[in-house]
Amino acid sequence: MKFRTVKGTRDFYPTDMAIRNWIVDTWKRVSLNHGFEEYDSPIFEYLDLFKAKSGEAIVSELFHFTDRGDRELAIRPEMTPSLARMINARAQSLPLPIKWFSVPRLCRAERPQRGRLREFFQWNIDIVGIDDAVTDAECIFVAVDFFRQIGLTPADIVMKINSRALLAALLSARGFAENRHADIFVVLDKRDKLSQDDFIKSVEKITQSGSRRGKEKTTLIEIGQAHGKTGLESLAGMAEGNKSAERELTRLRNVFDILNTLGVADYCEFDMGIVRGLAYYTGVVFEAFGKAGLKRAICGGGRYDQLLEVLGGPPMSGTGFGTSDVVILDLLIELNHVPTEATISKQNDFYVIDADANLFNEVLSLVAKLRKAGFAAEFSYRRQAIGKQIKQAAANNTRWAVIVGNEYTERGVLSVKDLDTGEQVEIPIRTFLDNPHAPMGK
RNA sequence: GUGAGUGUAGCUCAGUCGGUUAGAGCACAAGGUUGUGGUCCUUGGGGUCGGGGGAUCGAAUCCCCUCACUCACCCCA
Repeated sequence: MKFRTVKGTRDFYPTDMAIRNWIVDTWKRVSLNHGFEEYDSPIFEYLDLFKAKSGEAIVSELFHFTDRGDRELAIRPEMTPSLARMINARAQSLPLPIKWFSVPRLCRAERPQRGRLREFFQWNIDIVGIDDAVTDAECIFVAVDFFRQIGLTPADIVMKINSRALLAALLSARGFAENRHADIFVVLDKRDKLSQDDFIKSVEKITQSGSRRGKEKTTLIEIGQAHGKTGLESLAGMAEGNKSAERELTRLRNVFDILNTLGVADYCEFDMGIVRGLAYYTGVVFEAFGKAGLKRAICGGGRYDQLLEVLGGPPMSGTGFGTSDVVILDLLIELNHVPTEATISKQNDFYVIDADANLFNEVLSLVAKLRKAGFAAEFSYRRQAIGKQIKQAAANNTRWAVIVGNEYTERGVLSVKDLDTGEQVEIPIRTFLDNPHAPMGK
């Protein structure tokens, strides 16, 4: 084959498209159920928009080009800058809070690997304008609800939750200067990727030399390894007496309380190892992980306080998350949870069959009437034996076969056959057309 | 950008020590005689063995180069 899809891109044949639509439709349905409104933006933007958020280094990781008007443009690699641009443009008039979602097609010039391609669809949820634990919890709730909707249980997936604000407060309380926090974040974020020994080595690298070293190391390991209920309690002792740490701990506990009330606590777990590499996160952060096999983060998000401001808007706190169709699909394949074709691909209501080629005009006429009435009706392009036509009907995922035989012209009746049960009834044409679903009692 | 692995039919793969015309299952198509599908039976189409070069009487098989894909690292906006 001379032509193929470009590296990291996919064709969507009807069977693939059915699965993609199933994922995207579920994203949309869940979003709407939770009170979010859909938005979208252009697929390309000024390159400067992405530079403003992520710096010059981002350029090599996105597809960019110069148009005929010498504009430096880039295909969007993420949705957040466009969202910020849209909100900033109407910051004075949009009612708060903003609860928006989108399912953009994105491109990143990365090297493809498991769970990551160069072109993909991403589900984005954001709540902007309110800085409160209830919105942190609501975002997590939405993500977990999606996992529930596609059939994943707490045995399949875990949502790990942390607070960068708590982490920062604890570090400050223990004497780590703020200019060291970023380095510490990086080490903690990699905790689960490293062996215990390598983690300790990494911690040692970022401790100060001299008398404080041992104490710093102990503290960082204690903080960094804290997870689960006991982990959260162990931090309580550490936060005691420090107002800012106590406040952030209360906030995080509040998030867990709300998640419990919302009924999704069994999916959620505190983990100090979730920090997220993105520099702009400031508060509660979270990532979902598959429990078996695919250890990659399935979805991730958190609270950002300065993002809109950085992109020229007013200071506004927001929280949100994103996940991609690629990683979701990989997870589902691994768990053998991909829905069967029959349940998600297109289904015909009727397949109209002639028992004799002379009756073909009646078939066409019937199909036209059924389609006009809003039913999905199909017929064979080839005049052949009834058995062959029924076979085609079944292959086309049809619910009812409508058989037009000599009795159609002689007695004014036709037969409707339920292709799932094999049950078949004969009814007058007029009765059928009055209510095509009636003969089978559905 | 760095490292490793894999390339045989649309898909999953077999192919012995280098030996004649490269195979299976699934999928696809046709048929199984004139009014009933899923099973079954028969038949068929489909291959530059990723590509190029080399050693050999002879290469899917051995050597070199190259390309593509996969996985991991980096990065994850």
